[in-house]
Amino acid sequence: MADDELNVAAASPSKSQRAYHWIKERIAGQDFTPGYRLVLRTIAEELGMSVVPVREAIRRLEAEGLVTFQRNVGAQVSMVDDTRYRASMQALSVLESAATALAAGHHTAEDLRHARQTNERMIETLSDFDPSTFTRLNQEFHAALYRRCPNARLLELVESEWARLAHLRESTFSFVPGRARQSVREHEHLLQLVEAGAPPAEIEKASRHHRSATLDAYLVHEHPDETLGLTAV
Amino acid sequence: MADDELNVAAASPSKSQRAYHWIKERIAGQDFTPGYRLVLRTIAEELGMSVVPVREAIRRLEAEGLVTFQRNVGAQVSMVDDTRYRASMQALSVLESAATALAAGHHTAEDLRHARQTNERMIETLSDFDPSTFTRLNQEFHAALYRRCPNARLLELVESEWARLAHLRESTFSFVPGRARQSVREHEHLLQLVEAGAPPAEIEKASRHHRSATLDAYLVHEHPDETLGLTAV
DNA sequence: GTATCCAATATCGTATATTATTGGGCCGAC
DNA sequence: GTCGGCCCAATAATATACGATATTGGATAC
Repeated sequence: MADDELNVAAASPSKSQRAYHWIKERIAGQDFTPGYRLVLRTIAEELGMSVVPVREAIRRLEAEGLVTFQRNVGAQVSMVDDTRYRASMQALSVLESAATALAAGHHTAEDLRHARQTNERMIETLSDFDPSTFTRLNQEFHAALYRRCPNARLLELVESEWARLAHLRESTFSFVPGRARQSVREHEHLLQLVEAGAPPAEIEKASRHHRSATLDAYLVHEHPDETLGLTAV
Repeated sequence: MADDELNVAAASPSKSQRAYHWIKERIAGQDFTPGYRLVLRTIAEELGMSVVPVREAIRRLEAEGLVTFQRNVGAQVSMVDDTRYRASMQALSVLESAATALAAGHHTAEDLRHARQTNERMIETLSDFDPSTFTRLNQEFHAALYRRCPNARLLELVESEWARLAHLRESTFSFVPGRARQSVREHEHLLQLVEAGAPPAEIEKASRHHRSATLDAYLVHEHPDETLGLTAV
């Protein structure tokens, strides 16, 4: 996504790209929920283009895992069962924790201020229970911490994994109201580590622990060795 | 890749998929080196199909990062500068180390035997200096250790990252002959940890250390905090 | 000799048309 | 009444065609 903007600047994005972003938005915005069938001609007509660019867009989304293709049948928004969801969360944990650890030392004062402010807004949101806003702020908080990671590839992977989980966002926190309160406390801890200039290893450990706790909060792990923690217990 | 086979069984893969695999093979096999320009019509003619399926294949490869598209100009095999190479290696380190750690306890005796045998064949190869074979065996050794990772998503990401680095394989070890000898020693150590049923955290640490040492061997790091090690120093 | 502009060409981007495949409904046989 | 095969509608997969855009090489002016 960042690529596109860099490559072609503002020079009229191709139809294929417009279709890509349009569909992606729709998936992220829960208009197209998992299992929704993406009919090429329908989408093409809606966007006022032919099916070819739409096919390309869907192919790209397929490669990113948001869409599943079935030969001669069509495309649909990827179904996500419990196993896949956990797998993606674990992958995100591994990737984002590493990115956050590597970002340490590259943050500006503004970054940290923004992170803190975001977390404080999350605390405010706790009373009027609004999962949607809370989730958005949560994503923003995490992004503030990993964004300065100097490894561009890791950043790409983290963003991609977030997108993969995007169409499940709503459900992430709505199940466990009590968990939200603990989550912001963990954010506070993580933020303090970063501010204090803690060693990357420690930051990574804390980040993984946070993710692990989040997932554990509403999923029973039948295989304890598959825990998100890895190095973090 | 594994998906395809599962989905459509042996039912005549689509032209688009044939093109995808064909191009990917060519890139992995160094027929198409970084910077090589992929002309749609040329490839289409060579494969006896029209340009549309080829476009789709290239789009998919673009999403995977093997190919770079430039609007109204065309596609070329991705150029990889030093920064990107290091970034990918670091991402691979993070992903594969996690996968390997999670695979612990899921290995069969056969898996470990195969890994050991592969490493022994690497030792034999040390005398007759053959980077190509050595690299292939190296990849096989690592695959044997992470393959049983129960997290399918992590596996996908690891494989994808390997593919991304595939067209640079030859260069990976050819620069530092002396490094190869140390590499097999580290393999031995890693293998012993796995066999002894060491805790995942320890395996992950060792795996990262191995990657870190490999990269350090021939790259000068201007930013020490970007080291591959993270938790492993 | 070098820089700039323009035209020719190669190649892409998209639309339209054609073919192939699938899935469901209908009908007949048992 | 149910099972199995056949036919048709919907849709994807591919081919072809045309318009749009960037790159090039050469000619001209300085």
